[in-house]
Amino acid sequence: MDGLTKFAPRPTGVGEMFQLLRDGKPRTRADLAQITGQARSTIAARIDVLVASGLLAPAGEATSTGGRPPGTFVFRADARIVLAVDLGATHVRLAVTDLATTVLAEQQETVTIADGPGAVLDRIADLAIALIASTGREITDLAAVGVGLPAPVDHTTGRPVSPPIMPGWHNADVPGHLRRRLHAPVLVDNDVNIMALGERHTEYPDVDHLLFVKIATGIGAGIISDGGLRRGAQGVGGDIGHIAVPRGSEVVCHCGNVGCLEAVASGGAIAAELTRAGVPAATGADVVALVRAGNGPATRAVREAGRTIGSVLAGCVSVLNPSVIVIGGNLASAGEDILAGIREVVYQRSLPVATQHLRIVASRSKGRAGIYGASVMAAESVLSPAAIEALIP
Amino acid sequence: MDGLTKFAPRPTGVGEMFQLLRDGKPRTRADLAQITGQARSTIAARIDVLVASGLLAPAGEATSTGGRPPGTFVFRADARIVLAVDLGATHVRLAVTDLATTVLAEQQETVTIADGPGAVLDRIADLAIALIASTGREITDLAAVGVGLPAPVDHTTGRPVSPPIMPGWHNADVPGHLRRRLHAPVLVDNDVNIMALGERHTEYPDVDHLLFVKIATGIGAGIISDGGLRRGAQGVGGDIGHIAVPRGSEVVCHCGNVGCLEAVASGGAIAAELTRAGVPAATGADVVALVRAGNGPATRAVREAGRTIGSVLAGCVSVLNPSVIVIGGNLASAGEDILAGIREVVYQRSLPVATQHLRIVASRSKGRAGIYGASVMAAESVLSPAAIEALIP
DNA sequence: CGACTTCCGCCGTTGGTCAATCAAAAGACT
DNA sequence: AGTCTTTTGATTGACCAACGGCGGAAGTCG
Repeated sequence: MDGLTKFAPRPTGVGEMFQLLRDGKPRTRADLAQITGQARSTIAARIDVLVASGLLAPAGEATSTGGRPPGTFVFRADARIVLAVDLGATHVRLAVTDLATTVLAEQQETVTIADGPGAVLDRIADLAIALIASTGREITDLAAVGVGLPAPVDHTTGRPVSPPIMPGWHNADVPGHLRRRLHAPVLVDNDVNIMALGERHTEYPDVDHLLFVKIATGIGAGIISDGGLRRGAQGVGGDIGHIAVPRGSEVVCHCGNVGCLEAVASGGAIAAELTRAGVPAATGADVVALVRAGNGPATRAVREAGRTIGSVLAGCVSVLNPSVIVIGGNLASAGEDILAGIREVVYQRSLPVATQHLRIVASRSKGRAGIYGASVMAAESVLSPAAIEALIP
Repeated sequence: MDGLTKFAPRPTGVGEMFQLLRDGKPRTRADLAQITGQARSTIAARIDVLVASGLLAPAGEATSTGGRPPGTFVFRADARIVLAVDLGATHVRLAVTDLATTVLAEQQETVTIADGPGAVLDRIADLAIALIASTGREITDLAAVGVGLPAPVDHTTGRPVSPPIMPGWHNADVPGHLRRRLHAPVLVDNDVNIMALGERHTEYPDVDHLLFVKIATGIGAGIISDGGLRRGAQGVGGDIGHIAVPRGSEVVCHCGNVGCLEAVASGGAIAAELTRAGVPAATGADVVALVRAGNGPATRAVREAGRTIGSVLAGCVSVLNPSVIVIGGNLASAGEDILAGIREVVYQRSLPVATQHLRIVASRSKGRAGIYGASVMAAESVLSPAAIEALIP
C-alpha cells in the first residue's frame, strides 16, 4: 500500500474547521483542505453549511496562481452580536460587540451595587436593550451575554459566592435573571478572570501563560496557564490580595488578618498612607492624580507599593512561571512608577530561568480589558467547536 | 427546550470508550452503550477490537436481572508492562508495573549522578532489563518508560534544562538513550511533577486541584490544576524553594539570592541550623532521626521550618486554591511536627473560602510517589484515547 | 415446563467522507 | 487570437462506520 492513504485519519468536524477561520482572514477551500487534511468535497460541504448559517460569507476571489482564481470565505463576525458587561463596585461598563470582540457601542454608568441583584440587573438589562438598539441591531441578534463581577463566582452556575463587597448578592441567579430579560445565554465570571481573558485575546493571543494583576480598590489576579483560565477548586484562585507581606505586619486588613498585600499596597491603602503623611488623598484615583501632578511623596508611595506587590508577584512567578504579567486596574494608570517597583523586585527575586523570557507590562486596554474578556467569554461559548456542531441541525 | 433531548450527541471513539474501563471495574456492553450513548452493535464492535488487541478481556457473566445474563469485560492491566524510574541525587528507584500502576517488581540502587548521563542511563537500562526479567516478563512486553529527574525538564523533548545538581546533564537526550536500550517510548519529567501525578493517581483520583510539596534537600512543588499538571512557560513552575521568606534574610542560598525558603527550611538548612546550635546533624535524614528519637531542639526546628514553609504555601493556596496539599520528601517522614507547623500558618493566613475544603496531608506513598507517577505518566501515553485509536489499524 | 426477559450476533440501511471525474475560468504560450 | 495548461468548483459513486431491527440464545419466573 502507498504511504499517502494514512495521512490524517482524525475526523476534523465542522466546528474545528470553523476555528481556523475565526482569525478573520479569508481562506480558500484549498487552504482549508490543506490544513485539515480533508478532501475538497468535504470542505465544500462544510463551507456550504456554515455559509447557510450566516457565520461564513464569500469574500471575493483570490489572485490566481495560474489557473482559475479561487473563491475565498471569511468569518462573518457581524452575524450576531454579543453583550459584554463589566460590573464594578460603583460603575458598570457595557459594550455591544460583534463575535470577534469588536466594540460596536459602549457605555459607562454609575450603579449602586448595594441595591441588590434585582435592581442592578434590571438596570443593566434596560441599559443593554437601549445600547443594542443604538447600534441598529435587534435583540434577537444577541448571541450571548458575558458578565464580569467584582466577586468570587462559581463559574459553572454563574452565581457569586460570598462576595465581600456585594451585600445581598450571595448565590444570586445572575444568569437566570439576565437571560429572562435578554433571551440569550449568560456567562458570568470574576472580573479579574475576564480581564485576563480580554488582555490575552486582544494583546497576547499566542501567550499561553499569562498573569493579569488588577491593582485598584483591591488587588487580585487572573491566571491563564496552558492556555486556559485556572480558577482553582472553589473558584477563588488568584486571590493574591490577602497574601502576607513583611512590610506592614501591623496593618489590619478588612479580611480580619494582618499584613495582607491589599491592606498595604491597594489604592485605598496608599491613599490612607499619604493622608497620614500629610498629603490628603481619599481614593486610589486621588493617588493617581497626585502622581500625575508630579507629587513626590505620592510617587514614592506608589513605587514602594509596586515593590511590595512585586514581592508577592515574585512568588507567583516562581509558582506559575508565566511569560507575561499584565498590570491593570486604575493604579496601573499612574504611569511607570508602579511597574518599575514591581519589575525591580520580581527580576531580583526570581530565578533567571523564570525571568529571562518574562515580560511585565501595563495593560494596554485602557480599562476595557473586562469588556473584551466578557465578550471573549461569551463569544467563545457560542463559537466553540461543540457549539458550532450543535447548531448545524 | 427540555433537558433530555440533548443527552450525549458526542461521538465517542474507541479510545474514549476505553477510558471508561480503565478503572478496572467490569462492564457489560449495555453499561457502555448507556454511558456513551452509542448503539449496542457499535459497542460490541469496539469491544471485539479491544479484546483482540489484548487490552480487554471477558470477565464472566454478571447476575441476570430477569433475562439472559450479560457478559462483562475488564481492562487487562497486565497486557503490557511499564518501567518507572525515579532518579534522585544519590539513588535511583526502579519499578516494573502493569498498566494500572500495580508494582510487579521494585528496586533501589545508589548512583552517582555526576557520572553523567551516559554512564547513569546505561546503568539504569541494565538494572531495568534485569528487573523486567525477574518478573518473568519479556522486554517486548514493555509498553513505555517513565522517568523522573531531579531537575527542570522540557517535557516536550524530555531533556533536562540547566539542572543545578546534575552536572553534565544539560540538554542530555534521556529519552533517546533509554529508547535505544529498551525499545519503548520514554517520557521524562521533573521528579516533583511526577510525584504529584503519582499521589493524585493512587490517593486522590477525584481531586482536580492538588499541590504536591517535596521537602528534602531542596523544596519544590508539583501543581495539578483543573486535572492536569501545570508546568509553566519554561517548565519551571512550582519552584517554591526560592521564594523569599521574612525569616532569615541574612541566609545566602546556593541560587545566589538571600532568604530563599530552601535556604531556611530544607533538610540541609535545618541540619546546619541544628549543628550551629550544638546538635550535630549533617543531612535531612539526620534531622529526621533526631526528631524520631525525641530530640527537643530538632523537633522545634522542624516545626519552625514547617511554619516557614506554611507561610509560602499560604500564598500558594491563595493563588492556586487547591483542594489538597500533599507533603512529601524525606522531611515529611519526620512525623506530624512539620505538618503541624504548615497547617498552623496556612489555616491562619489564608481566607476561609480557600481553606474550608482544604486538606493538608502527608504523602501516603512511603517514598513511592515518584515511581507511581512515572508509571502513570508512561501508561497514560500508551492508553490515552489518541494512542488507543492509533494502534487499532 | 412454558412464558417472558434480556443479551448477543447478524444484516440491511444510513449518513458522511473520500477519490475520481468533468466543467469552468483564468493565465501562459505559440 | 487561439490553444494549452493549470487550478478551482461541482457532481458522482464507492466505501466505511455507526445505527437499529431481527431472530436466536440463555437465562429467570410463575
